[in-house]
Amino acid sequence: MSDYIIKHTESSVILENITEFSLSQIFNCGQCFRFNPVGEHTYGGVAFSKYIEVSQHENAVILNHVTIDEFCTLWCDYFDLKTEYAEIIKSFSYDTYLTSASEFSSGLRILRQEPWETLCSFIISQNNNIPRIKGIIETLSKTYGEKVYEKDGKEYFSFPSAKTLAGVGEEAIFRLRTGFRAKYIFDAANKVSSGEIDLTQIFSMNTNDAMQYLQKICGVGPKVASCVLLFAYHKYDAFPMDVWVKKILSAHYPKGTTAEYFGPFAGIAQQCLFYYERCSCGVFLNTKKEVTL
DNA sequence: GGGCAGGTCTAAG
DNA sequence: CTTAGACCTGCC
Repeated sequence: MSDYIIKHTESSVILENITEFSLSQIFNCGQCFRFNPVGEHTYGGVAFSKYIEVSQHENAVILNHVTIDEFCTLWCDYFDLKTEYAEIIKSFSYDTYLTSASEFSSGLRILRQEPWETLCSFIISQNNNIPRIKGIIETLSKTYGEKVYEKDGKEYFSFPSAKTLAGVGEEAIFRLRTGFRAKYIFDAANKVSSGEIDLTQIFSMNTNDAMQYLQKICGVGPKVASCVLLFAYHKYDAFPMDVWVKKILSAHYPKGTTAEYFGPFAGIAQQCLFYYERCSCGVFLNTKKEVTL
């Protein structure tokens, strides 16, 4: 992995000989709600207020609308390209079920997403389904974000800042069909924009302290907090305990198995187990798009 | 049409 | 400390 080849033009970066990288796994494992298929083997979306398109053909990945400088300072980390996933997967060999899951999910990478957007997204995710989660995030961005790109009449928007959402008020957030989550989003926006919660500080906190800290926000419990820590801060030991993982644990592991059992990369193990389980249930095969692939 | 969705809050024991 | 219910909404 470390010896992939980087080439570039003025506005695109090409990565050759890349391994442990699958766009469909990365964007369909449920960590990210902002990228959608825009063509054959291509996903487009907005992150860090920039629109990019990413295509993959076997071991070659092309990032469009990306300069080599932006790749080095942002997208390389966004796609977690400095981490040796092959080594991590190898470290799971003590567990046969996890080995199967991680080999099946070997193209999965934990994206390094924006803390504020990730926090909001997973507040929205509670007691909700993926199509609606995506819809709400899209509406929030369209209504209160800024237009960052336009193509074929389709407009793309950044995710609104905490300050913006605090400013528009709970009622306005509720009107976007966010339901009972409106007051949670508003509380998060207030605490973050006022500095009561400093999202930057979390980078230097340990996972336990960060879990407690994030849960000061109304509507943030252990599941949402651990998703934020894993998907925005790369705290790989954060272990989101959702209904699927509970199901997996009760079906394949002894009673009382905890996150600690999975070690320092428990979060990555969780994603592999989650993806493996959901694929075997056919959850990701339900859309017409996926069936044709 | 009713149940359900990648949780969390609140009110009770 | 643990455990039910309720919760907005939209899509299967």
